[in-house]
Amino acid sequence: MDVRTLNAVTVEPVSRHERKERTRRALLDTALRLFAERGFGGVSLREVTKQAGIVPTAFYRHFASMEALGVALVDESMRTLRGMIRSARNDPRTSTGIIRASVRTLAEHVRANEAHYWFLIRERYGGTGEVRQAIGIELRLFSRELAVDLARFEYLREWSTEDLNMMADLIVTAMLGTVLDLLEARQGDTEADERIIRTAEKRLRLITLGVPGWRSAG
Amino acid sequence: MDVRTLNAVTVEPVSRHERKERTRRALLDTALRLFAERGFGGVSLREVTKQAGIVPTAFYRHFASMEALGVALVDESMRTLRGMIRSARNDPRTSTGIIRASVRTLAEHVRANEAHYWFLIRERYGGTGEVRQAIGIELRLFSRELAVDLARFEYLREWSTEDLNMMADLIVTAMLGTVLDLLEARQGDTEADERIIRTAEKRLRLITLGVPGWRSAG
DNA sequence: CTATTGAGTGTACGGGTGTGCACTGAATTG
DNA sequence: CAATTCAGTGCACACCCGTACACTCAATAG
Repeated sequence: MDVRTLNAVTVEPVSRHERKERTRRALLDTALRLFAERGFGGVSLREVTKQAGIVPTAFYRHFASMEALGVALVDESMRTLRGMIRSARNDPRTSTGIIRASVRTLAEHVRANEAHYWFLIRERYGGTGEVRQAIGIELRLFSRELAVDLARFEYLREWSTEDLNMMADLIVTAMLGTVLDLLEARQGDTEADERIIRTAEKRLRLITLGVPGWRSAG
Repeated sequence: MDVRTLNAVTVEPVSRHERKERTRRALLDTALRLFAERGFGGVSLREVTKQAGIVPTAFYRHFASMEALGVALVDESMRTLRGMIRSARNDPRTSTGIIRASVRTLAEHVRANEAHYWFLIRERYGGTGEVRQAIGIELRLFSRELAVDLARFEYLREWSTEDLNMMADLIVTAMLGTVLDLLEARQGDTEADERIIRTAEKRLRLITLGVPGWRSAG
């Protein structure tokens, strides 16, 4: 296939740089879609390149290996996740209850970025190499950020860092469980979504209810 | 390799049945070990049979497919998990605090059955086919059993089934998180183990602290 | 205008994959 | 005893895998 065919949609000529970037994106998008379906380990370099519209050996013009592509997707997916938290913080619905608004925001973000979340969850637990490790590190970082957010709440003012981290980890773990529930539910089944959201809210409520009675006593 | 060589350890002759059972076990054990290392999707039928000491095509005398073998391992691993709960229930240390004793029991079981737990966690999230589905179903069942256990506690007497299930799910999710932490920590690093156990205890304490203040209000 | 660069091509290779098929030979059956 | 069963063998097949290598030819640089 020749380059003009590949980018046939484009009318005007584009720079070499731009064209390369486009192919790179095609590789990332294709790979993410396939990873979400079959997992990182179940997708071959050949298939990614085929569906992206290039020849296998051209893959190496963009990534040193599939692992490298995977790590790039981890970064991208984590950006999505952080975007979710940012949305949750700025949600005007916050007044109707932080928990309710946060869970709602999470659910919407998951539905809007299913592939990213599938990828993160799949490889966090099921992965093997650098990809899994990268997700582990990023997720720990993410949890630490959440701990900082938590520290601004009334009841949590004087909690130790260790305890805040513990609570943040618990929340992240619970939230990831909710994400998995959402992903496994048939998309468009709003009834199932509502049930999952309600359960997620309850989980968080139960956790936060314990806060006033907490005393560290490690 | 000939049968006498394969079972060279045995002195007396064994029945055909017994020999078949032995090979089946060899397949299961080999596969479990490999799955724990590289995940279900990363292990070929050929490699399992090779390491189990039989020829690839003989595999089909025991399982219809790798999927079928995987499902058999799910059953086996779930039996291990249930054994853990049974141990926790009967733990004489219970007097020193249910949480402390349960987490301790869990940690010991994980260390004694690393491969089973790796397999369950890996495939629960990372898997693709029947295996993943089987684990999902079994884990939900397991969570429901835990809910029944919970119902016997003072404060939880009059909780609705739905709320009990929610709490059980949360506990199972938190516990699976702890299992992953333990598996990822270098085996034999008792200091890391202690830290993980302490955090796990805190998580459970935080959850249970919320119980007295709970009112459903779905 | 000419020379260089580099994204994408096409072929080829050695190696691993699942499984179909005809087989062997010891344990079991009758 | 002879006949049957069946776990395990060995070969063959068609297929997919990653990647080495020499290439083309348009965009860019000088």
